[in-house]
Amino acid sequence: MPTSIKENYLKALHFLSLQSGVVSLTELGNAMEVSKPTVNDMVKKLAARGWVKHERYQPIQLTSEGHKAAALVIRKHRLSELFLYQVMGFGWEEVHDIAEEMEHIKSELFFQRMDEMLRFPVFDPHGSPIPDKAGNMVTPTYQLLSQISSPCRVALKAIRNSGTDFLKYLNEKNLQLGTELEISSIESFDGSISVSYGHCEQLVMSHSVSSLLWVEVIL
Amino acid sequence: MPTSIKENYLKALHFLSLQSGVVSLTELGNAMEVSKPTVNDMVKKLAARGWVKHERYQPIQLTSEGHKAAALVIRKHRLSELFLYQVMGFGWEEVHDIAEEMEHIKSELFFQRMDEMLRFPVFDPHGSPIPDKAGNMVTPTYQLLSQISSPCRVALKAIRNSGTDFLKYLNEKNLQLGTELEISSIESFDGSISVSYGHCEQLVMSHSVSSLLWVEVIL
DNA sequence: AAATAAAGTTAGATATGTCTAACTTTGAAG
DNA sequence: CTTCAAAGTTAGACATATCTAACTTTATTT
Ligand SMILES: [Mn+2]
Ligand SMILES: [Mn+2]
Ligand SMILES: [Mn+2]
Ligand SMILES: [Mn+2]
Repeated sequence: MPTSIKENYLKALHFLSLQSGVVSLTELGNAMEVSKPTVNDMVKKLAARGWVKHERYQPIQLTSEGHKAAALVIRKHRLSELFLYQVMGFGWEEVHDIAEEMEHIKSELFFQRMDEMLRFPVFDPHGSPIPDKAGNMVTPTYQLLSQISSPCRVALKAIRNSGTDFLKYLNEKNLQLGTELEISSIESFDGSISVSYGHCEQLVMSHSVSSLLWVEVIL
Repeated sequence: MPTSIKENYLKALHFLSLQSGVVSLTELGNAMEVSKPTVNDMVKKLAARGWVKHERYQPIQLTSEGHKAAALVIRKHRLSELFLYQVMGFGWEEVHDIAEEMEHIKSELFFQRMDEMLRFPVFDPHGSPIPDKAGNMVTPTYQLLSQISSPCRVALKAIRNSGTDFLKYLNEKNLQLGTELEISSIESFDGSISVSYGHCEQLVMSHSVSSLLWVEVIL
């Protein structure tokens, strides 16, 4: 039985693993906002439960069991987000914080029923994939808007950061999942991008914004 | 900030207070299934936070702050039960255990929205009153079926025990809130009661069943 | 290769929630 | 009014999750 704190460590490990597959104690400590001894202790406990592999002074790695355990927590989180959005009528900018609590509910029945009501959904309100009951999730091959190098047409597919402030900014700008953007120019100096879409003639996005948007190029 | 364990102590104190207004350490320990030193320690902490009044060797009493705090947890529990029942389609026998987890979610927004969706309900699926945001709840004047002394007609208004097994028993017998029962005879020897209702010609209820059913006499 | 910074570990402490064993107070019976 | 069981308390322990300060190992830089 993962306690909710351990579940949070597992989630952090999952996301930090996405780059290189391994995670340093320091990285994990920063992500969890705890000291190095704390994370060191916790890693020993996670290793004892078979969720991570760890040899002294070496970087940490999630085991396949650990990956599955993490995916099942992420599943609960994202199902909750979609439920809050679709069934309860919350805005996409409100759901993350509530889901952060709901994801620790143990009742399998609860999430089972949510899954049914939502017709076994595959994406959450921010466009992130929802793992299935086995912990498997699709891995869409989107590009970051900031990585597009020449003018073209793209569709907004997912948001990398589901913090309230950023999503409120997108609301103001009328940017939603599915919105099609015409990229008119890319400023190589600071990486800012000029786009037009819907009723918006021109919006200049800084690199820090465009690097949080996953898009798909439209042929 | 009550931790979820303290919230459970508050709830237990609330229910144990209903009889005499005061609670012994031993009673509270039995209800929470913890040892006397554990409950003794906890009571000191609850007293330090102003939720209970306690002098050495004396029985415990919830303060008005404690009563309110308890009522707000009960509010979350009962709102959750009704939400699970009404919106998510769970049976009344399934909702208690899930609500036991949901009641500890901190997000006010979540329960706010639930309250709105349910149109500010006053009773949960077991007929228990839902406290309002101030912690006030109606106190219906029902009688226990076991307290009825002579044959008459009553309506089932609330269930005293929301455990799965008892509610499944009621499901089997087709007994629901609102069901009208004709009491045909009362056996003074063992307190068993003969009732008829709907398509059921005769059901003999033991005292242990009839003492879990709140009813209202129909003129 | 030596010096040094970064990363990781150990030691010792604190807070919360729990336990058992032993002791004290209270109150009910005799 | 003594006796004694029940109720309550204290002492000392353990598990979990956290901290700071100090130490060790690894890796990078000169
Ligand atoms: Mn989220
Ligand atoms: Mn999301
Ligand atoms: Mn309940
Ligand atoms: Mn109920």
